[in-house]
Amino acid sequence: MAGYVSDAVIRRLPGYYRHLRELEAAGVTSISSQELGKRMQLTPSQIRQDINCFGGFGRQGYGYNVSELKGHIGEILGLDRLHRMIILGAGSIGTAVAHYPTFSREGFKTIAMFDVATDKIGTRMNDIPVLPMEELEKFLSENHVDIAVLALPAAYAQETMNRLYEGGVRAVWNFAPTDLNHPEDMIAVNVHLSDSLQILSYRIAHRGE
Amino acid sequence: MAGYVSDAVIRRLPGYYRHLRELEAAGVTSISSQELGKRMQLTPSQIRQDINCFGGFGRQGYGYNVSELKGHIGEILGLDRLHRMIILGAGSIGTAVAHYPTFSREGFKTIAMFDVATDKIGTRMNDIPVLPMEELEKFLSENHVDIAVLALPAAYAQETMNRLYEGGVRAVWNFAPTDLNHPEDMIAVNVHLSDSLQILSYRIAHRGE
DNA sequence: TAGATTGTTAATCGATTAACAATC
DNA sequence: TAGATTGTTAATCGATTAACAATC
Repeated sequence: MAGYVSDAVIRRLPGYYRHLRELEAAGVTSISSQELGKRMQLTPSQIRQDINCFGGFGRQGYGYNVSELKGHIGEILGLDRLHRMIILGAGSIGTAVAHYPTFSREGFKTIAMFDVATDKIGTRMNDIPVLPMEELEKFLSENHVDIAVLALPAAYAQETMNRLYEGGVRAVWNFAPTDLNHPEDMIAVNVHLSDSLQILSYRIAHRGE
Repeated sequence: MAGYVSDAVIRRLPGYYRHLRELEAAGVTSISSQELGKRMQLTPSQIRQDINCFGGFGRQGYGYNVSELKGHIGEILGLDRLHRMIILGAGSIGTAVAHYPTFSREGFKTIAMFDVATDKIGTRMNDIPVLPMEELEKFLSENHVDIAVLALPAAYAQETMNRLYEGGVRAVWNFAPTDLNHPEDMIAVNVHLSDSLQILSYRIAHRGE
């Protein structure tokens, strides 16, 4: 059904999912590309094109069933399966990820955190055990991990990524403010907070140009 | 010098800045679009096009002076000025932003946090005072604020954004997992953490397609 | 049935890449 | 000077928008 799907489309999928969830919660049962477009600031055309990358989920003359479309997009995003996560670094970013409320609802379960700070090791954060960083390899050999969250200083990020790869982890969510070099078969998605703030700064500096 | 600059270019600027900073720290003084392209996974052509949106910062036969180009891009991003920030919400996300190490280096200074939790009000986080949310209007009338960071539950985000707008704030960095409706002259940049994680999930689900 | 709205093809627009003269 | 590399114009590629027949 789905042939090549462009990056541009993939980046919009979570937005669709979010708006459909809000609509569902608001009791809306069906929506047209017209209405959804107004809500999401996209053209109706683009919405129909995007959705039809994955199949004809709509009905002529009616629009899209909100719950049904949300279900389809959730599956496309892989939210119907459980993702076992570990967090590398129990600093403020790692802690924020550990406490983030909606991840578990979407199938992301954090099973351990790792840190080098002796005062954190042995404690629990949001019921997640904090283990010593040196036990990473042992842990990976005994537990299947789908996603590793890199929440440590940039200086340690690359080295830790390498250890994760060696241990069999093939997906990384990176909060360290640096671009990682990774093998072809390792998936990495970056959250560069500084980049995002700098874009805001750019828009302030160039306001109304 | 700079006419219309596309969104695609703007989103790449922080990456240039980051790589140039790393190169500068590594003692590299000059770099060609060829080398920088290899490092950043962009074509040399694209790099030259991007940079020339803002002016001819290079020299034929030589390349670009690393420090000089970093300086130019820093100015373009508005990092040469001070941005006074406040953080709305002293939960784990707000705390992470308050502790983020590199913001101050880039001219972002958090002057206050706001929360409704009585056990947090009156304390300090990374030397930043936590004030009661109800004092927001008073604070805004007495202090100039360039950027407000929304780090509170989605349910309160829109209402708080409206209060900020009323108080004269014109730029918002939004961590709440919802899209805000904002007036034309309000700048909003979103950090949708769930969206980012869902994109990772998509790539895992569709690995090797 | 008539009206509404999709799915899909065609047209347009914009971003990326290629090419090359200018010049350090 | 010869070699390297930029700045910039032209060509290509891909994404968005428009249009409309199909159909609920």
